[in-house]
Amino acid sequence: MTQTSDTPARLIDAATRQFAARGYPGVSIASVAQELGLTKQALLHHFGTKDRLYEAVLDRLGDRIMAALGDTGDIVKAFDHLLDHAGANPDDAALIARELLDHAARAETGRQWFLIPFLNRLTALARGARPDFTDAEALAEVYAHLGALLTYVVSEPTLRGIYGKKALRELHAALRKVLRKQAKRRFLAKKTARKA
Amino acid sequence: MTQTSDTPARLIDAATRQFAARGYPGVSIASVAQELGLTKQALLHHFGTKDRLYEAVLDRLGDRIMAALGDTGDIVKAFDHLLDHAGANPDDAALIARELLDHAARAETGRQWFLIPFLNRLTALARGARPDFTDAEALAEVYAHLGALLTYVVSEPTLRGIYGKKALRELHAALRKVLRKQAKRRFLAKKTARKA
DNA sequence: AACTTTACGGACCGGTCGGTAAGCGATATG
DNA sequence: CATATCGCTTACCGACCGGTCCGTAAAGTT
Repeated sequence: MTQTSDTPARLIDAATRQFAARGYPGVSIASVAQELGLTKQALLHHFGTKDRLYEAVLDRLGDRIMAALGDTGDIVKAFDHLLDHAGANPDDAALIARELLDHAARAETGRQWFLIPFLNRLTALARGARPDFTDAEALAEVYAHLGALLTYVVSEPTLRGIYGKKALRELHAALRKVLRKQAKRRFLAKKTARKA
Repeated sequence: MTQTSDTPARLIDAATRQFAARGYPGVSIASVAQELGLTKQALLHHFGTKDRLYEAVLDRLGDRIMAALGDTGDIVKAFDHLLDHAGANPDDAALIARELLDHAARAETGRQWFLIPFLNRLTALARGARPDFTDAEALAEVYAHLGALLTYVVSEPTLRGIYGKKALRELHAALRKVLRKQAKRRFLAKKTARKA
């Protein structure tokens, strides 16, 4: 019995960090296993292949970001939660950004992409708040907002290296304000009550 | 003499495509050389190391995106040009997105990062259009807009795979409209003349 | 004609990649 | 007490990685 130590879950945690930091080709299964003091064969014992390890990482990521949206019907609040989550879990943001870059090139596994329910949920919320939107318009607004949020969170380490810690704090505060203001302007319907 | 065929430039072109598609660790110098029917030794003859090949790719990328901004003083036009450039050169957008993800982790080479002049130019344009902005506010607005633009262009292939060609055309049109409207709202000063 | 330089290709290096095979100690079960 | 399963290790494997060494054909230089 493994008792308390849940090796697979800990391997997924380590893999999440490393895939987020260096991308799929930049990570070796040996380096993931080494983070727990194991050999790569121990990892292969649990996941079979590197691909299946990556799938497990994305599965858990999908659960986390759906949970991060919360069960609110308010898209502005949902984006608020998402920004908090991304700030607290920059690895999740990086993994999503890498998936947007790489997913199209990866082979078809037959399974549904983990971001689809996430995007569907957001566009549904957007259409709920703004019934005047077409599907394409709702997705466009969602995507523009998501892109701004994602890109910023993802490049924070890079920007910190360039502008320094103090300037980054100011930028961080300014960006948060921009995103909140923008979310309200985007999704709070003009023709419907603003207090809803 | 090599006469007309400029092998180094053609290698940089091939490397640009491959690095954009698969990232630095996902590309082998052999596969880049093979695209021109050469061996990796030919590539190493011209660039010495894989790192220096990548630097050459970023150098040319930096030149292209600065040129894409044009010499206009109008930031809305500059972003317009940028969107056109990114649409026509999706590899450039992908490389920038990958750099935002990976640059912080790469070793310090002592040289200035290729995106710094680009960001400085945009923030200067933003402050020119909106003197009421602080530096941090200008950079935040620039970054939010750039992030939305970049993320969309980068994920177009992925989204096409998900939503299909027809829905993507609608999304593309809607996104363009969103970005243009947003650029005007962001950067056209309220207190200054709107016709400028 | 002698020499140098440029632009490659072939062979090879040590190291790392993902993955397989076999075995070992601890625990659980019959 | 025999045996099976779990979690893991050591020992490998072939393929590929970036990079070096060396040769060589062609062009330019003197």
